Amino acid sequence: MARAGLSTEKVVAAAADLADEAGFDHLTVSGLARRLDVRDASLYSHVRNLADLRARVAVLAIGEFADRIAAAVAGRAGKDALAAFAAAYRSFAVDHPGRYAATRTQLDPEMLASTDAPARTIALTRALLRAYGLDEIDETDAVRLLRGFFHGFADLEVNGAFLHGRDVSASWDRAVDALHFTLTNWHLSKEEQ
Amino acid sequence: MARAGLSTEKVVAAAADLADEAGFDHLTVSGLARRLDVRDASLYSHVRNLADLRARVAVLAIGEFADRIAAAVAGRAGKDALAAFAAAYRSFAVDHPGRYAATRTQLDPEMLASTDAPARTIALTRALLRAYGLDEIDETDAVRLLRGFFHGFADLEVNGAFLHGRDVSASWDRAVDALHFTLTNWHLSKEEQ
DNA sequence: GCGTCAAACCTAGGGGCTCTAGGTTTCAAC
DNA sequence: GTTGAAACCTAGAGCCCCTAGGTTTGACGC
Repeated sequence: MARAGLSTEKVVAAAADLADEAGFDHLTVSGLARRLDVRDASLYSHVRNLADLRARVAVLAIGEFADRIAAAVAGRAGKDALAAFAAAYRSFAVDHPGRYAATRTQLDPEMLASTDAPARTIALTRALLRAYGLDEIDETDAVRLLRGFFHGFADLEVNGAFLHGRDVSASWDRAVDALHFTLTNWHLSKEEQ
Repeated sequence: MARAGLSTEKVVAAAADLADEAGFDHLTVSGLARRLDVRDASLYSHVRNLADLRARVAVLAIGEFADRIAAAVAGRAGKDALAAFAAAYRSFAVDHPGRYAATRTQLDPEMLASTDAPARTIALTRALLRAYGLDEIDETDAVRLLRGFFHGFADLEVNGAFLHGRDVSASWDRAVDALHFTLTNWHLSKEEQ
């Protein structure tokens, strides 16, 4: 019989594609085995178990995500960079919903140590914000504002939560404008109580 | 043998509590049966199947969510209302992660028809924004900005994605200030290209 | 060409989950 | 007390995860 010639990388790559099609939480060992035309048990020589498979998909996805963001912001600054970052973020989530969902899983320390992508993503985000001249605490708050909006909007969009007729891309662009405005005038919005 | 005296409502309520403890996607019929000290099969006289159980939990959760928001904004206006809305949103997600996850499922039309909570939530959000004097399109964009941020931040917080030492509540408050500022100056952030 | 050995793949089977079919028990109302 | 519906049960099929242990393939050295 012809064998598939699998390796851990090929299995994980196929799993990522399957996750994009079926959803990350519908990623199953048996479904993946079917797609690779192999018995379930065969996959366990490439991957420890389902949790391991999911974690590996997450590492792959986080790396691809960081690469996309890095490519998008390269050579840009200020609002240009913010818009490029935002567009790359959203398109990754929309084009690769399974991988995007995978990026949100909490990795165990062992897996986390195998990649620098999370740190790279954070560094890219902070680099983006440097143009707005915030101190460390304000910058952290701003990072959380951006991450919150980007993630929330993308997640809602992917899950079909926007029902109003208004063009979703237009709302996204408008929000990015609003966020740029907020960042530019960050100190003006501060409220003492 | 003593019987549990279950009904669909009791089953669904127990399922919601279980979801809050174990996570909405770890909600299982057999786990729920264990908790209710009943055989799996017994639950199928109260609920059609797992998908039906999940949908009913979603309807319950969306209703409770809308009630919380409504109670929070009652009698408030302007920034006060925004802050109350935001606090109610976040605390619901943090206190009831399983129910909150349930609110994000897409209901089939039949289930959707059994509740007015989604419409109520949208109405509350739009009422909140009325203070900022936006037209329909701008208001829709603003709703999406708010929903995106609220959902994304809460989701990231619940899933432990904020690792920086900065107090999470402080970041939330700061972001709410920033959003209020953005809404107040909505037209100023508009960029023509 | 032939043995060797690791990697790739397999069958068999246990345990958990969902769900159906069909039977039994409880309880309230007559 | 009988009756009928609601609540609950056992039994079992099908799918999924995973392990144990065995077989096949293919590259490499002799």
